[in-house]
Amino acid sequence: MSRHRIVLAAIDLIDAEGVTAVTMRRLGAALDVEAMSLYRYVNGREDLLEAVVDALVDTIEIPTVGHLQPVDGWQGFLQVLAHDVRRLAAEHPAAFPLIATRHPAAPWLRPPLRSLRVVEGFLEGLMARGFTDAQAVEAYRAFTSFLLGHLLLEAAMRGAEMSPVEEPLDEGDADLPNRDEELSLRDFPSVERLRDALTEDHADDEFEKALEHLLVRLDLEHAQ
Amino acid sequence: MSRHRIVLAAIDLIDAEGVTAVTMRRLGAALDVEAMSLYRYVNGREDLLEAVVDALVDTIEIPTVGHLQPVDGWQGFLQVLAHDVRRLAAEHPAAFPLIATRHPAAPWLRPPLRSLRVVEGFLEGLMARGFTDAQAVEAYRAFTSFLLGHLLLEAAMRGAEMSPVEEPLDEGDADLPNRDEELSLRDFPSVERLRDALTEDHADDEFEKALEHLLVRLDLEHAQ
DNA sequence: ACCTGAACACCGTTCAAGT
DNA sequence: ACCTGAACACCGTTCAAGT
Repeated sequence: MSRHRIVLAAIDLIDAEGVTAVTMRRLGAALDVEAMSLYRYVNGREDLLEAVVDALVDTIEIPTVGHLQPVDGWQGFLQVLAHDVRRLAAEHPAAFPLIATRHPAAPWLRPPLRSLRVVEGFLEGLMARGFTDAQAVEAYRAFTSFLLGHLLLEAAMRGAEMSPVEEPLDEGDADLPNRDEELSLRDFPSVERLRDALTEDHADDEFEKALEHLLVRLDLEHAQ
Repeated sequence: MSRHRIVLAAIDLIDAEGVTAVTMRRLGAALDVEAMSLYRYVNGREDLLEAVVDALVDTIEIPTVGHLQPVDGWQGFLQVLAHDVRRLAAEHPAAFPLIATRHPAAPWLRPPLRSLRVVEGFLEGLMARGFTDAQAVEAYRAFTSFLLGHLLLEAAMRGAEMSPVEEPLDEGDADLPNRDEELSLRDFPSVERLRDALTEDHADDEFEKALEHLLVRLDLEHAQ
């Protein structure tokens, strides 16, 4: 038994059944131990969830010269990093709200880049590629907001909550409106007319396009 | 007693002590009633939280000609709407994570604009100001991602969780690093050097700048 | 050193019973 | 029609006791 094993089991439980399934008792059972044993390694449930967030954020890799062409510059650096954070969100959609909403340990850590290692790598990566201090800090702010908005929305749409795993699936496809929803839709003609367009999943395009645009925006401030 | 009264009391409780303080028993006590009485008006705790989210989103006002100069156009429409959603986040920082992370009832509702009324108003507002169907839908996607990223980050930084209201405030200012944090900061020289810049609160500027830039981006797609 | 049984306070929820 | 007492299953957490 170890703190690390407990955290890994908690992540598995979150991935499989959502955050609400992580109780000390169920987690103990998953590790073939009583709930009280966990308190040797973890300062209660809140501390455990904090450790889960830290472990997940620790899987973010800061792009190195190995991942990049020299010609890519800071744009390539941010592109690769953005996609790695998106990978994290895609691998753990049910855990991402935790990463997004637990309030950071220090005011200079902004979700989802909420570890000193990652922030340090971010700032150094940009400054090594020509950013001033102020530009790097501004880029950090803009980059975290961008990631949070897009990735949390993707996770939420994916039904990340997953709390009611045992939702009593009534007849019919859940994405098809039942009679009640159809009735209310009728009062909102634009939504009704654009329903299909609104329902289409453009997560990939959206992410790429918004990232592209963020880079343009940062370039304007970088050049001046 | 009424469903509405219960929802209002729940919002007060969230604002004062965070979402975790909203238990059926405590909410009942706040209304001078036993917890079981609430089940007459609410289908359990999850349904209650859903109603809280709906009530808060319902306070979003779709800008009308009364709020706007005719010269403002769609940019003014989105500016006013963005600030009204930001007002909501500022008034209920502890509730905003709920708005942000609870998964929407329909796939065409994206947080934080997660009501048919608001989406209808959004789409009609843009189309009345010259957007095509496709442009309005794309704007909806980009606008919601923008709002979510910026407002959730603001709420999180404000210590929105607030779960441990009874945190055992040890000596010293919580924003000043204690000895442990100082020690670990030493291993991250760029963060240490830029600590003050990273800690500064630029939420207003950030929001305005990112909004401005979003409008520029939408203008490019609108014009073409 | 590590795990557990028993206990406590609190929780969501149901339902028969009160008024 | 509306509220409640009692009950059940489950929860986080503590601590003395086991091995």
